[in-house]
Amino acid sequence: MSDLLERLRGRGWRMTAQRRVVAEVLDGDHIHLTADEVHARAVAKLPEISRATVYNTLGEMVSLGEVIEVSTDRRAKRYDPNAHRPHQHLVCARCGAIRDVHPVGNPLSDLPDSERFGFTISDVEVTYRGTCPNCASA
Amino acid sequence: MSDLLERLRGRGWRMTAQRRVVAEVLDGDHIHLTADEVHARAVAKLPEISRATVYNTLGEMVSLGEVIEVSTDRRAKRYDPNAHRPHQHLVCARCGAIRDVHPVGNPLSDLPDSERFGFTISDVEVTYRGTCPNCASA
DNA sequence: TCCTAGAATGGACAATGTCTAAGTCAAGCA
DNA sequence: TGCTTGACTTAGACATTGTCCATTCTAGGA
Repeated sequence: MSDLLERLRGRGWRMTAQRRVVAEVLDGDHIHLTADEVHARAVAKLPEISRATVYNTLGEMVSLGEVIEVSTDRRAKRYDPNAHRPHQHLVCARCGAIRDVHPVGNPLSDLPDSERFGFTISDVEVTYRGTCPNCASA
Repeated sequence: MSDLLERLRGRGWRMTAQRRVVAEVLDGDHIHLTADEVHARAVAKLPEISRATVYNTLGEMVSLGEVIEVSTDRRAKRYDPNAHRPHQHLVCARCGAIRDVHPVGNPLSDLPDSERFGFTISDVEVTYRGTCPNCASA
């Protein structure tokens, strides 16, 4: 059974066929689908699901903190169900492949007070870019 | 005289009124305009400049490495003329204000080999998010 | 079983960015 | 200085991604 689905159910989320399908599509590791990809896969399981519902559902899962929005490329947002282990992303500049990675240390400590301009910092996002082994050997 | 303009001229870039205006608009510190904002400001100086030209020109400046594309929010790309001093960005989650910041150390060294999945990493982008002093006191 | 608040639908709309065909011009050269 | 030419610019159509809204439907409780 889907972890994500379990977690959502546990929050008293009203369960519908559409929401179940979206949650199922998003479950797993190293999953980083765009809204459109989610929609395409959802349609395969439930042909009459609408685009608006997919957007709404993704938006709600993000609000609930069960899914993270990622913008690794400059096009569509991607949705990452791995919201409960802090991680960063490693992106292949050629093929767009994305991996979850776990850097050591706390990137926040690298920013001296003098460089904070009085901001209260709540979050740090790190994106590593490079070439994946596949593309490098091609 | 504009630094950016000087650098572009030095590369034998064919100079036109439109390109000059785009370069002028982009010059300065902590500048992070969207393509649309660049266009709006360019139109103020040269009313007949077209959107396509602004996009083309920005794209070329990015290719030449004289301007950096930044995606701090999930909407439009922003253009940062400060391409020659490595820096990261600090973004206010409420008002969207952006500051250039200079963390100490090299974020690359925080990613162990075991977390690199065979990638050759060429670049690291860090975005700090928080609340700016203005928004915090409001 | 019936009600009702909340969810889903689909289609219009908005924002951002890309492409193309035709016209225009900067810069080198005679 | 005045051609020539290839690069640049233009306007607008088009593409992609995302949002909104009025209507219809339905899950889950009474």
